[in-house]
Amino acid sequence: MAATIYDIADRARVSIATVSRVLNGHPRVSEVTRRRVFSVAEDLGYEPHASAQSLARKNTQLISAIVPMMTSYFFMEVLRGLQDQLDASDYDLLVYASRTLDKVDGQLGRAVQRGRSDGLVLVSTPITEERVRRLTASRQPVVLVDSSHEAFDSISVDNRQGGRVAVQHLVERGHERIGLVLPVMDSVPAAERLAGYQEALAEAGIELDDRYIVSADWDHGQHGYTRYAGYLGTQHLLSRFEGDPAARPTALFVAADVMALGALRALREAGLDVPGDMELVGFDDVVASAYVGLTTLRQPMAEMGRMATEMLLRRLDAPDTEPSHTIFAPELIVRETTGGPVHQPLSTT
Amino acid sequence: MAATIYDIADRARVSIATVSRVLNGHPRVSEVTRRRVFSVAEDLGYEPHASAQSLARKNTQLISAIVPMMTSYFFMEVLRGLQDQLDASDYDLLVYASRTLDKVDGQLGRAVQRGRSDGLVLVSTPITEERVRRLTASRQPVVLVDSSHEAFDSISVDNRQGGRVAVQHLVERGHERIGLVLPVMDSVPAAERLAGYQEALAEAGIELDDRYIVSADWDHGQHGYTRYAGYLGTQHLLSRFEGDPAARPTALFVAADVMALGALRALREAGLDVPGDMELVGFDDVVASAYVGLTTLRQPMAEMGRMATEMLLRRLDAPDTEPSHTIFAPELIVRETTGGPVHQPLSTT
DNA sequence: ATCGTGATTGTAAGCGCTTACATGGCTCGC
DNA sequence: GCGAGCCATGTAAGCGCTTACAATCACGAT
Repeated sequence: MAATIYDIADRARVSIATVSRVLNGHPRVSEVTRRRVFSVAEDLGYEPHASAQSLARKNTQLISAIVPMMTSYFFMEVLRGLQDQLDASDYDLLVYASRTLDKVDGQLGRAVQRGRSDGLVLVSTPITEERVRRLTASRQPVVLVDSSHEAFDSISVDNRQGGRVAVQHLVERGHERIGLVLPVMDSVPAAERLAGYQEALAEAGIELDDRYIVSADWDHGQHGYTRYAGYLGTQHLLSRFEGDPAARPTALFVAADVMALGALRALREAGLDVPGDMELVGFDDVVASAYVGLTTLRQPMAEMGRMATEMLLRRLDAPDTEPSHTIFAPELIVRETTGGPVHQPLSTT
Repeated sequence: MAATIYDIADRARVSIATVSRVLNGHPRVSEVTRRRVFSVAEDLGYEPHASAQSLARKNTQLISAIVPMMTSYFFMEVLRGLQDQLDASDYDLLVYASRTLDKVDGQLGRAVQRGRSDGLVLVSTPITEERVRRLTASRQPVVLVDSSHEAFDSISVDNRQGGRVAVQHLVERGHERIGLVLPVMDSVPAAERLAGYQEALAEAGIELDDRYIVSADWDHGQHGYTRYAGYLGTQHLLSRFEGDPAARPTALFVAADVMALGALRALREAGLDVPGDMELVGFDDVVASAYVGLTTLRQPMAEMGRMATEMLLRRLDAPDTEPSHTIFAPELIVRETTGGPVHQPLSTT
C-alpha cells in the first residue's frame, strides 16, 4: 500500500502532526527533524492523498470548466488559454464538455457538487436565472467567458461592435445590399451581431430589408454553428432572389466562420465568384479561415481563457470584491474575400 | 452552511448510518424511514460532499486524460469521444492538456497523485520506461490512445498501414517519384508512416531515394505538426530539384493534414498546380481537409475516445484482466488532390 | 535555585462520509 | 411460552489529512 503520514511518522519517530507540518512548510519545526522527515518521505515515495487533503483543508485545488463544444476551435483555444495559465498554479482542470447546450444543466449540477471543485468557468453558456441561483448557492467563484451577467466576473467580446465593424467594412467597400446569415437567433452573441449589422446599416443610411437576413436555426434542431447550416442558410438566402437577380446582395456577413465556409461552398455551387460577384465577411477567425482567405473578426480566445483563470484564481484569494467585466473588441482581419491580399504571411500555427 | 448527513440525521431522528444507507440505496432500511430521510434530504437540498465520499470509499469518480494538444483537431475529437461515453457514467473528466510533450511528465505526476482520479487515459503520449514505472506504481488502470505498450490497454491506428495505403494509392495513380514530408522523426506515428511509405515503394519495385524525403523538425524546436512546418518542409523538398526539374516528385505524401495545408500553400507559391502538377495525400482528415479537397487517411478519433473510456470503465470493474490492444485501420478518403470528385456531399459537421 | 519564556513537539478533535459489528425488537415454530 | 433467527437501526472505527491546544524542554534572568 502507498505510504501515509503515519508511515512517515513511525519511521521518523515523530508524530503525524510534525510530519504534516514539515510537509506543509510550517515554520516551527527544527531543522534536524525537518530533514529527517523529508528524507523518510522521499524513501517511501510519499505523495499526499488528494481527497484526504481536500477534506481536511476544505478545498480541492480543482477548477471546473463548462464548455459547450459548439465550435470546436473556439472551445479549444479557450481551453488552451485556461490550461496555460493553470499550469503555473497548482490547480487542475475538470472539464465538462457538452456537445450541446441542453446538457449544460446536468454538467453544472455535477460541477457545483460540494467538494468537487473550488471554482467554475462557464464558457459560452447562456445564463438563466435558474443557473444564477444554482451558481450562487454553490458559493463558488464563477467566471463567465463569452457571456455575461452582473453577478459574476465576465470576459467577453463585443459582438455588437464586431458586427458593426464587419458591415462598416462592407459599406466602405461600396456595398449597399448586404446579406446577413445568422446561427440560432436565441443565442446572445448572434443577437448582438445582428444588432451591430443593423446599427452599421442605419449609420450608413441604408434601409433594413428582412429579405437580406436569414437565420440558420433549421439545422435539424442543432445549434446553427455548423458548416452545413451556413450552406443551407446561404442557399436559402440566394433562392429569395432567383426571380430578381438585380436585388441580390453583393456582399454577405456570415456571423460565424464555420458557417461562412459553408456559405463559400453554396456560393461556388451557385456559380458566384467570391469576391468577384459576392464579398464575404465571417466572424471568429477559425484556422480554416486563414487558409481560404476569409475576411473575418478575430476574437482573442486563448487570451480570454488565460484571463479567465487569472480572474478566478484572484477571486479565490479575495472572494468578496465586486464582479469585474472585461470586454474585448474583436479585430477585423481583411483577406481575399473582401479584396484583401491573396498572399499573406503564413502564421506559424 | 451546506447540509451534511448529520443534519439530515438530526431532523429525521435517525443515525447517520441510516441516512447513509438510505442515500446509497442499501436494502435493509424500512420503507417509512427511507421516505422520511429522502424527504428531509430534499428539504435541506442535501448534496454529498465529493471529497468526503472519495476518502471513505477510496475512489474519486474521476478520470484523468492527458492530451498533448499537438494537433487540436485530433485532440478535440478524442476528447469529444471520451466525454460522450463518460456522460453515461458517473465519472467526471480531469483534463491535462499540454501544449507540448515536455510538460507531459509534470502532468502525469499530478494525475497519478493518490486520491486524484481512478483511471488514466493517455493520448498520443510516447511511453518511456520511466513512464511505465510511474503508471504501474500508481496502480491505476491506464488506457493508451494513439500509442501502445504491452503493459496497458491501448487503442491506436495502424500508421504503417495508413502510410502504405497512401502511397499505394499514389502508385496506382501512376506516380513513381513520390515525395514524403514528415513531422518530427522521433514520434512513433511518424516513424510508422515512414515505414509504410517505404513498404509501399518496395512492393511497387520503386527504389528508395533520400532526396524525396524531408522531415520537418526544424520548426523552431516545436513539434512538427504545424502548417508552417509543412510549408517549410515542402519548400525545402522542392528546392532540391531546382536544378533538375525532371527529377522532381510528381506526388507528395505529407504525413499530417495540418502540414499538408502548408504544403498546398508552398506548392501554389511555387507555381505548381494541385493536382495537375503535383498530387497530394495527407493523413488525419482534419476539418479543413474536406474543405480544400485534400485526399487523406481518416482516423476514427471520436470513436477511439469513446472506446477508451469504455475500456477504462470496464477495467475499473475488472482490474486484473489481460491488457487488450485495438488497432484501427485508417480509411482512405479520396478527394480533389488526387483526382477525386470536386463536389462532394457536404458533411453536416 | 526558580521561574518565565519561547521554541519544538505531541495529543486529539475534526473534515463528511462508509461500513463492520453490536443491539434490540419481532415473528415464528415447536 | 421460549429460543432461534431475521430486520431495522445504532455505535463506533476508520479513510488520511490539518490544526488548535497542551505539554515538554532548554535557556537565561532573577
